[in-house]
Amino acid sequence: MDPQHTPPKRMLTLRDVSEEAGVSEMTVSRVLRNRGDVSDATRLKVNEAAKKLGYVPNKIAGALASQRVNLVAVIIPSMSNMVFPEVMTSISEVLDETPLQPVIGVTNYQPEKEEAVLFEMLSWRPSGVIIAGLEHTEAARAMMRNADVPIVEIMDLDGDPIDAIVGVSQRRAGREMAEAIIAQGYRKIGFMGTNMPLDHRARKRLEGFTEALQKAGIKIQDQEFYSGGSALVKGREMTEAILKRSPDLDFLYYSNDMIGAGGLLYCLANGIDVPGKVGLAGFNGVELLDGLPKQLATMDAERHKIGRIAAEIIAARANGQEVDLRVELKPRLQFGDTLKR
Amino acid sequence: MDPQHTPPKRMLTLRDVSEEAGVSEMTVSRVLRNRGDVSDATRLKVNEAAKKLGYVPNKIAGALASQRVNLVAVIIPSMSNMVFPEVMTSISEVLDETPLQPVIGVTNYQPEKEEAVLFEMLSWRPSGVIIAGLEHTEAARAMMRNADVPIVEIMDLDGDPIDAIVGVSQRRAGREMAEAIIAQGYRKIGFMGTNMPLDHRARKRLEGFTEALQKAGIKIQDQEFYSGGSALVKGREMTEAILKRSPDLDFLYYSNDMIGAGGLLYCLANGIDVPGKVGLAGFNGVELLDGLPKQLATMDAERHKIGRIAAEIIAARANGQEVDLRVELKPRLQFGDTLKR
DNA sequence: AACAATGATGTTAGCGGTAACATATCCGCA
DNA sequence: TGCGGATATGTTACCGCTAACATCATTGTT
Repeated sequence: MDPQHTPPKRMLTLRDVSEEAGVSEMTVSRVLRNRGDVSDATRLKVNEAAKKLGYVPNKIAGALASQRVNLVAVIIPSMSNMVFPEVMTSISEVLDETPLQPVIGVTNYQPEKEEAVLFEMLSWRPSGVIIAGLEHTEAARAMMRNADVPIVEIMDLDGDPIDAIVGVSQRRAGREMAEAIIAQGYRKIGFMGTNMPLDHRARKRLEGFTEALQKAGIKIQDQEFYSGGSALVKGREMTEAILKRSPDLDFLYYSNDMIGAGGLLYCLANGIDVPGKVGLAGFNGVELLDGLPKQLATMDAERHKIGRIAAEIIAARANGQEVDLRVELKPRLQFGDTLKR
Repeated sequence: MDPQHTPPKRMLTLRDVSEEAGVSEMTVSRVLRNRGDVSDATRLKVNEAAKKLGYVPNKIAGALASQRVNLVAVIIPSMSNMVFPEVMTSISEVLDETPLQPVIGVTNYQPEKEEAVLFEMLSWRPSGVIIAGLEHTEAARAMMRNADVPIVEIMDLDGDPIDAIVGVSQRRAGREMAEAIIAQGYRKIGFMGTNMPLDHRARKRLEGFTEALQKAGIKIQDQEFYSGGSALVKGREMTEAILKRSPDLDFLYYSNDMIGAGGLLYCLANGIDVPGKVGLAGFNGVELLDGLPKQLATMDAERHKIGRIAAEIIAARANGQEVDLRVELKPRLQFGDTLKR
């Protein structure tokens, strides 16, 4: 019997179970959801019947009737950047303790894709939305405002939230890094990052960074941008290129830890004194870094806390509780071994 | 106006749009789904009305009425191991070209959790299921058999599939690695891996590996297991431990590339000649490796191909097309710089 | 001019559950 | 013995949409 040809067997319904158990559909529904009073005897009968038939409830019908959906839409730009799977992991951990369930949508950093994904998700009437960033199309913002469910914008903090917001001020992160670098006496600073204009968080970090340098009368001396490919390799290559071109640089700021790690490996392999000759710093606190020969200076993006708190906000609101609508996390600079102090 | 107190405004329905546009609900439904004949004039009217009101269709009701759901359940053990986000990325890429949408569930390698997640997902009546591995609880297998939707089990190939299967024979991967190692003259072999008994793929690789060694009359001389923590760090630590304990080892086989990379970094930092004194090999082909000073010998897990093909199978079947129910991918050993040849 | 074929729209009856209300059934206690 | 109040179960009316069929113009054909 070829499974590809199996005639579409009718799915089991409450009615099937109710007939098998000899009770009404409503009673079956009650048993299966643990709602209302049902005698132990019928409960048992029903559970047996359901198991025997292999009944799987139809949440679609249930959701339509009850006007309740236990899904939480989580919208992230990418799965390739470990930051987002890590946020997801924390969200899952929290929601696992509740009846809620995350549903992930990926936007590839494209606003139109984000709008489409959001529309798709909202059309399933989720109990909440967790979405990365504060920059959305006007239509997307309108949808979220009208959706009448809790919305939590995460990661970033610089901008106007629609509803709740949990994150790190990216500008501030950039600024603090710049201040620390200046304080340690570095003056000839190079920057490396992606050339993704739509990665607003990276952009804001750079803005904060530049701004703080400016206040000290310093400006970035040289920079390199990349797109695609292995970040570690790119970091290595860009570092080589920038140091060849501007050998007098005494500090390299990377927009993320992965390219920073590549740069670090390059320096180590080429006997460049870090942090004596050049200092290095990245952003994120990826777990990977712990395994490197030297600890890269970085600043945690707090993604686990962010995921956890965002999920808690949704869960609390789903229970009608009130919560803080703005949670600012303030990661501390970790000097590691690549930034003098 | 506190958004937490907004009275639950009634959601817009087709009826609202139909009244706004002055046509029947059915016509609105037709326009919004691009089905059936509708005159350009009404089409325009309806679209304008929908946009003006900010109407978001209710897929729950739609799905219930049409008995069609454009969701594909994807069930993976973890988001922390980059392998799975990468598979997800490929799946998304393929499904983006179709009306289908992936929905992710995470099991944390726990069979009971997998069963629960599967139940939850099937209760939304998805158009297909993509699930990692071949080992499931009996109840989970029964659910999938009864679900009457295409099921694709991915990653692994050693076992009985429920329906379709796409993957790499993990036993064979382990065996081929062992054969290559033996062929290059290595004899005193150490192994490092997780002690997760439920990571069946790692287990099978080790089985294949051991078996091939046995055929050559060799057995693993020493081994180390870890759990939790940064894989890179663990790889470093385990390598140090195993080499101190068994200094005569001439080859180290790691159950994944991340710990392998840690081991490689340890060897490099300690001036251990690789692959002269000891050879190293891992498994997976994580992108990260490209950035290391030396290329670790490895074998690609083909996760991008796997994701792509699995998604294509679901998409094809959703269109009633028939497809291969068994796709075996045969990754080739990449010698890199850590395995003599 | 009569009529089939076609195109454009409307009407009706569910899809499979659940909320809300109605109806037994049983018990203790005055 | 009868009655109020739990406790246990059933009945009814939707939830918001779409399949299937019905209706009504419009057009070309002979």
